Amino acid sequence: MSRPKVLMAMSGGVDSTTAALLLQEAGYDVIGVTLKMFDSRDIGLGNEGDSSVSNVADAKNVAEKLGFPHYVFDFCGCFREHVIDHFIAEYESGRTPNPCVDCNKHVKLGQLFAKAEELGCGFIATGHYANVKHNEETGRWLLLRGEDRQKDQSYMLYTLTQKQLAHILFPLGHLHKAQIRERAEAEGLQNARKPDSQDICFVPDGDYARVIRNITKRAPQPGKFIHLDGTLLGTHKGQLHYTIGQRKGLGIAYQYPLYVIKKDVEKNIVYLGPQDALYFDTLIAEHCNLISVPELTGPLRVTAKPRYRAKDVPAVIEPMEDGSIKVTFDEPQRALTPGQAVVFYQDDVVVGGGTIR
RNA sequence: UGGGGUGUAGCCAAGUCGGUAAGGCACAGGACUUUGACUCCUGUAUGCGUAGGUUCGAGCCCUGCCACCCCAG
Repeated sequence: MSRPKVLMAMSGGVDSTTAALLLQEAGYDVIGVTLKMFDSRDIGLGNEGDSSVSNVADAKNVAEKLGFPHYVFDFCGCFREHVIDHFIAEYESGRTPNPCVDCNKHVKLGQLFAKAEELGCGFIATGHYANVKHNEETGRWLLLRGEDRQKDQSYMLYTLTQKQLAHILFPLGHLHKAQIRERAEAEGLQNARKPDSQDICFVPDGDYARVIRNITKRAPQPGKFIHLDGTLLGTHKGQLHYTIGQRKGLGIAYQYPLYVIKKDVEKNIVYLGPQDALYFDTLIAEHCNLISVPELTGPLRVTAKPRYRAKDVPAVIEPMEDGSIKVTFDEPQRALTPGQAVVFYQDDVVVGGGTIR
């Protein structure tokens, strides 16, 4: 009987590298693949922040050392369309996108599954901290939180479908970050101490507004900062520079800290106010995907996570006529932001999720 | 040129019976982080409108001047 073939997404980082090692130990026939998402020059960054070359080299070296094939797939077109262009459109319409969710859905997972099929691989695998389980009773595949709660990335994966879950592996799901580094170290992997990735991959210095400007060639239009009480406070640099709940970088000195409460894109006004004004107890989630249940037929008690790095909190979700989901939190939540993902859980199981309207 | 008031870091603002410059905002750096944010830590006035005086010692007391605000004209 031949060993199962798996297409392992390798970023060149310590996580995916170690994951590949673990798969091989578990008896899989591993094919490593590094995805090329963008070319720095195409998004106006010149050569700065272009770490893709060294990342590919790192991945290739590991593959060679462990003795399995490694390929590079060019997904630039797909990434540009589904991640970067969407990212820009969202910001320009006053929302705050989460590009990592989109990337996972359309590129890392979507495109990779297609490639796996072409190459005759029964599975794909990634270095995400999450787990997959099959529920024999309901017959449904479940997505669960990663064992390492500090690194759990199930939030980023709520778009996974039943079909995809049946064919995806997360070798790191039951491990902790520290164990992975130890293992990589013991194995003599060259990237054992490579720092964790952070920030948006195509925005190396965190200045996303600059990247948007470079790509669109459009200069942000300054507008007014207005206090909720109507007071004119100053001038902003363009609404896309701000997100709901933001405090830093406003440049306005006031008696107390000011936060971005809401934005009016039409009038190009950014409204500021006190922290208290940021709390609301309901939201509407659109473009939803359900995982643990086939559909939502009535109110369901869950815990909901309205933001990455936020703790999921008690809430009730219920279906709306247009297919979206209404989320009502037991306690008001801070800065519920349109464009961000909200993910529902029951214990460690991901019920589903959507985008905050 | 009558009366009253104010003048402390970029902004707001504490400074008691004189004893050796709180705090908040903003900003900078760092931590955290596969999104944007939030949060946390650290830093930022040899000087208190200005010139003198009294004191061992003055932002706080005294005098002159300057600036701004209000009321009355």
